[in-house]
Amino acid sequence: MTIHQPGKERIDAVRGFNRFYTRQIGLLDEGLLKSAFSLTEARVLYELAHRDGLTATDLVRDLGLDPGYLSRLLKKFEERGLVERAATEADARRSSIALTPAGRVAFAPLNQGSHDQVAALLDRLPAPEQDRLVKAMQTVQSLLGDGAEPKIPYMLRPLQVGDIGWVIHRQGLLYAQEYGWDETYEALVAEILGAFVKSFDPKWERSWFAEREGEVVGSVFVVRQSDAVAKLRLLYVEPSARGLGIGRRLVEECIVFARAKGYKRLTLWTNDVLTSARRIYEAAGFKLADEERHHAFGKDLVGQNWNLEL
Amino acid sequence: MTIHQPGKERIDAVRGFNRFYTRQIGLLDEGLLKSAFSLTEARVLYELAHRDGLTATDLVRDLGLDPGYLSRLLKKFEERGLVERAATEADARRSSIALTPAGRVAFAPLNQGSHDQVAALLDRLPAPEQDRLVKAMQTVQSLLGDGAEPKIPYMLRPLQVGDIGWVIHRQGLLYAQEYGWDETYEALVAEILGAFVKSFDPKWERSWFAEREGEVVGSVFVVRQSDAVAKLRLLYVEPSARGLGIGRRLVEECIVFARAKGYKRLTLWTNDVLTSARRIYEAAGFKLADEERHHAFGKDLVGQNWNLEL
DNA sequence: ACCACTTACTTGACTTAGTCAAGTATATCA
DNA sequence: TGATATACTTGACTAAGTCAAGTAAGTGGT
Repeated sequence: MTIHQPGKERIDAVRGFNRFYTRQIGLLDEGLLKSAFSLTEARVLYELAHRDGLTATDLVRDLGLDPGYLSRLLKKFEERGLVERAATEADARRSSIALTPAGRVAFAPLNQGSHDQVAALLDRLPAPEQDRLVKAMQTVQSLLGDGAEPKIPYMLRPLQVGDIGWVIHRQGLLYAQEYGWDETYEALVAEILGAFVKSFDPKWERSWFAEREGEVVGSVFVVRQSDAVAKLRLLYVEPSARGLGIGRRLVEECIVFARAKGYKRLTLWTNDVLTSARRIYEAAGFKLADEERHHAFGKDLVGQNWNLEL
Repeated sequence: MTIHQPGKERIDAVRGFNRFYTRQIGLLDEGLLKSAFSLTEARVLYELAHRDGLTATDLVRDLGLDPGYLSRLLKKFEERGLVERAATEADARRSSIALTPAGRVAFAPLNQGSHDQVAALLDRLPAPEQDRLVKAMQTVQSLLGDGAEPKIPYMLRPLQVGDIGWVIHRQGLLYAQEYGWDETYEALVAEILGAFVKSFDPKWERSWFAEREGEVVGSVFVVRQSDAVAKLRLLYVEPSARGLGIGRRLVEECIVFARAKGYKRLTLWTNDVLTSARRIYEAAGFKLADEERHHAFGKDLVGQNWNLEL
């Protein structure tokens, strides 16, 4: 009995999905039945066709096969002239396995069949649903895949259509969940961002969006308050993307931008409950100017103004 | 060669996921190796434990098994006293299969093992990621599952935190994709909705959100323009949820609400390119009052005012 | 009421796919 | 240099699944 038990509904949902996908894979594999290869053989051929310098051990590990079984399977392939084994220089026990031209020829229809089958599956769905499917699959894969960190942990990019709605949505939900704020906070964010875009002055203002694996995971805005003063607004980082330094990086960008534009001061307003944001501001050199109690978003809060002289 | 070819990247992504999940299921099944049952036996037991009045044919269909294989498998179970078969009254060829108490006892550790395994898998992820995983799996399942329509096609509910951001996000993206509108439309929606919530008067104003399988797929707002005139704003329905009558239903609710509150007229502003919305308004009895060319959202448009005398 | 056809299994005869244990050659580490 | 680990290989199995043919019971049309 662990202390932190994942909810039963979640477990049941995952088990249900496993049953469902077991069947799904079974259906797809029926297409292989007529071919000369078993599912496992096809998986091996696929790996060989797509990766170079594989050894038997690699295949055993990546496909979860029995070494003895694989050994025989490869021997059969070799006898049929589908694969070749070349001794590796470094280690005489291993040999690197590769498809021969004949092997590629044998694999081609298999590959095509699988491709067509999936194409037919997708074809039943309209394009936006296809995208949803692919996206959901990638989510599952990246969550269950053993933490293969993406090459680029995140990237910053300018505003695109859909971004501000997303930021409003996520901030609204997040602060409701974490601090119990009501929907008036979300409305405030909507007003601020609506006005930001409407009166946007690219010479004096800017926004940054942190994207990770195609999803927005953080953002920040700089707006002009006067000739001398710029205001940093709505810094936010997704809980799932915290710890990557995204928040600090976003604030950093704002400071660099404000300096470059010749502002004398960067100011911001926040609430004392947002402690992790506060730490970022302090680390960046902001000083607390003043604070005052106020009632907003359904809570009693302490609002704070922070300034950074540039 | 079909005319509508799903993109190659999508196909490859799905195939990649299939390979990934084949392995994933393989890993989970290793847990069964020590038990007295094979994967297929476990699947059969699971179905028997969770559904009543199953026949052999049901199992063959739902699990994709060979009838001969299943027949023998059930015979073995029966000999071991794990299942019982009862002749069905209607059809003497079939018999309905059920686990005996002994069968339940035999299934319990199997079930527990699978449960624990999944729990361990989930335990590695923080709770919000678990939710993302489950949600993504449900998306995959509902998209690939053969269109088992949800019991309730959709339901209407009032505004919740996160809704307005979501509507802004989706409308911004949608009209950008479909009509090429730029981000100023999204900003306009944000301003409208920010102001709506801020100055919300529950006595005179209301909003409705259509939810389908836990996702917002449509919305509409009624705001007070004067004592006598209410304005319908921002009607929208997700492309994936069109054809269910959600748009018509939302407009209907607005009309009923406006009448009940004693407004004399319901008015709305739209653009002529939004043809499906227009059809809904016409069907509901709205009359085109006037229209005028204007330039907005990066396009030349024809704005229209529609009225419904209540 | 009857015949052709379908459905719901069952049985027999197989193959294949996969497992397990033991063995050999090479590499690594102390 | 010897003990241990790794990268296969081989032998000996068995479980798992397939395919075809058969039987009994239902269905549909005339």
